[in-house]
Parts: sequence; C-alpha cells; structure tokens
Amino acid sequence: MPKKRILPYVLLGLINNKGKLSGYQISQEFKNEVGEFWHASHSQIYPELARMKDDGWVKDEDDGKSTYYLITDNGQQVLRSWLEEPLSKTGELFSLKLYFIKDKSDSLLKSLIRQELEIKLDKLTHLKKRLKTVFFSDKQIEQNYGHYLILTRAIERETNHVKWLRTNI
Amino acid sequence: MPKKRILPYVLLGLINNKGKLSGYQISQEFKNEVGEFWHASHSQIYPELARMKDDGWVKDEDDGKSTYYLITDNGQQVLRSWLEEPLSKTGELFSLKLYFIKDKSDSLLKSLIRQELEIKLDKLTHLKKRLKTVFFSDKQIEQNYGHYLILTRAIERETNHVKWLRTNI
DNA sequence: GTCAACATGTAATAGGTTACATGATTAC
DNA sequence: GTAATCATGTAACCTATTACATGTTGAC
Repeated sequence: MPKKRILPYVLLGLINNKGKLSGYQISQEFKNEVGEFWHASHSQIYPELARMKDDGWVKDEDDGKSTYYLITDNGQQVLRSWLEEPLSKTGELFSLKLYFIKDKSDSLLKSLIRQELEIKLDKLTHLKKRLKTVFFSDKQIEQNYGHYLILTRAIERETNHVKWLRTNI
Repeated sequence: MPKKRILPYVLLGLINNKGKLSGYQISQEFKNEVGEFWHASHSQIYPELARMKDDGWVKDEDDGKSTYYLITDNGQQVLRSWLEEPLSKTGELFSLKLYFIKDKSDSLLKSLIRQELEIKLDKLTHLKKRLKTVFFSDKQIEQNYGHYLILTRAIERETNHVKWLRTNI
C-alpha cells in the first residue's frame, strides 16, 4: 500500500481550528506549535488547497486580497474519520491529532490518550529490555556512552510521558 | 544552499560505533534506538555505501557472504567534523550525534549538551510566552483544548529535558 | 521611494519509499 | 521441500524543498 498522506488532513485540521485561513496564513501557522509535528512550504500548500477544493473538502471565499478556505460538511467528516483512525505504533500522530481537537469533552480526546498510553507502555517495556540486554556490563556503557545516555534518557522521557497521559485520562 | 544530507554521516557513525557493518546489518540497526532519530531503507543504504567507498570514507571487506564496510582514517575525519558542526535550532540532531559518541570523556559530549541546553532554554522561554499570549483566558483554553494540552505538555517536556541536560553537563 | 512583509503560483531537483528482481542460507 | 530470513541491487514513483517568478500593501 502507498504511504498515507498526512498533509491534506493537517490543512483541514488547521482550517477547522481557525474557522478560515488563507494559504499564506497556513504557511505562517507552521511557525507555531503545530510546526513541531508537521511542516509544509507554500509551494505544497497552494496546490493542495486547490485539490481539496476540487474534492469538496473546503470552499473558498475571496475578499480581493486573499483567498480564504473554509471547511465544508464533507470536509468535517473527512477530518473526523482521519482523527478516528487508530494511532499506529510508528506514526507519531498523537500530538498532531490532539492539536486538532477543540472540545475538552470530545470523547476522542480520552480515546487518543488511551491509545497513546498503550503504545508508550509497550515502548517503555521494550526500552527497559534493551537497556538490560545492550548494557549488561560497565564495559558496554564505557564503550558506547552516547548510546547509553540516549537510551536512559529515552526511558526517563517515556516514563514522564506515561505519567502525564495517566493524569489526563 | 541545498539541504544538508544526513544519511552518509549516519551510516559513517553506525559503522564507526560497531567497527564493521554490512548494508543488511545497517538496515537492521534502524530497528534499534537509532531508528528513533533516523531511518533509511535498504534501497538507499546500498548505493550510499558505494558512493562513500568511492569517496574514500569507508573501505569494504568481503567474506563471500556479506560485504562489510569499515571506516577509513579519512572517514573518521569526515565524521568528526560533522559531529563538531554546531547544532542548528531546527536540526534536532542532538540525540543522533550523541548516539555516535563512544567515549564518556570526549569533550564533544559536554559541548553538545551545552549547545542543546542553550537551544532548549530559548525554546522554553518561547513556549511560556506563547502560553501566555494564546491562552490568556479560560475561554481560549476551552475552545482549543487540544492545543492547550500539547502546549502545556511541551513546556513540561522541555523543562524535564533541561533538567536532565543540566545534570549531565 | 524603497524595503519588508503579504500573497500566490510553477518548475526543477533532491530525497526517500515502494515495487520489482534475484539468489543463498537456515530452520522446521 | 518450503517458508522465513539473509543479502543485495535497480526502477518507478511520490513528496517535499529550493529556486524561479510576479504583483501588492504597509511602514519609514
């Protein structure tokens, strides 16, 4: 299967978050928090918006200065079903999807956190196993100190993340 | 300027860490910790190794079953000067470079941690400012709850990271 | 008036993935 | 013997970046 494209959903999510956005404004949005999880240059954004309009995901509204894009009912459904797709272990889409959830009481919020928790608990188990098997002696630590640091740091980081997920479930 | 290629340095770093590796073994390595920071498929690895051999960064050693690659003195220098390039704010190469430092007493270790600390302190300041400006009222939080969560989580995460960097300096 | 920022678009290129191919070895 | 894994390589395709291009608006 071809690799799943994320960009159109990101644009859809951004437009949905803000109500309406121009291509230029979207490119500026990537300088903010969402830029931590996804990025796109204007040369990608404009053609993508045109495609999305063709597909009926968005409609445009021109004020003579900028072309703004608004999400359609169809687009809402498309965004929603993308958000509802289960998180894959490799995808790293948790934060991105979270960013697109506006309402605190949206049931998807808890669902995403639960999914992420399960994935991260597995990962934590795996990392701890790796630490034991790879660094079974002080000699291993000394000879691959950088690797040792990032592995122990990863365990700390994931432990903190799991703790946060648990308090927000 | 064209975007800086990372892949050859990653292959060089992996070969340097392990002594010698075949193309196949390198592709397997990406299933381990280093895969968190970089990935390459075998169709990228084999041609890249051939180029690196042409450039004199590595030499090969065939046992009839696999072709193993070993780093040359030239390759050592190339790897070292890449590791010594200052970290860029956007690059996210800290963990990757750390992974390639074998010796605990290598002065580069402290240097990398110091650089990362500076970058992350700036980022933390920026995130805290964003929190104040974007979420100045409860209404903003309620209407963009996902965004609020990832922003507050990012502040927590970076705070922890800074703490870790400080204890490892 | 000119420099930065706003605003949109296309073309060339690089980087990376999936698919296509092939053959050897090992475990069952 | 046959399925999984080892092992390497190329071709086609897609994505995304940089460069090229152009015009407007607002600040100083």
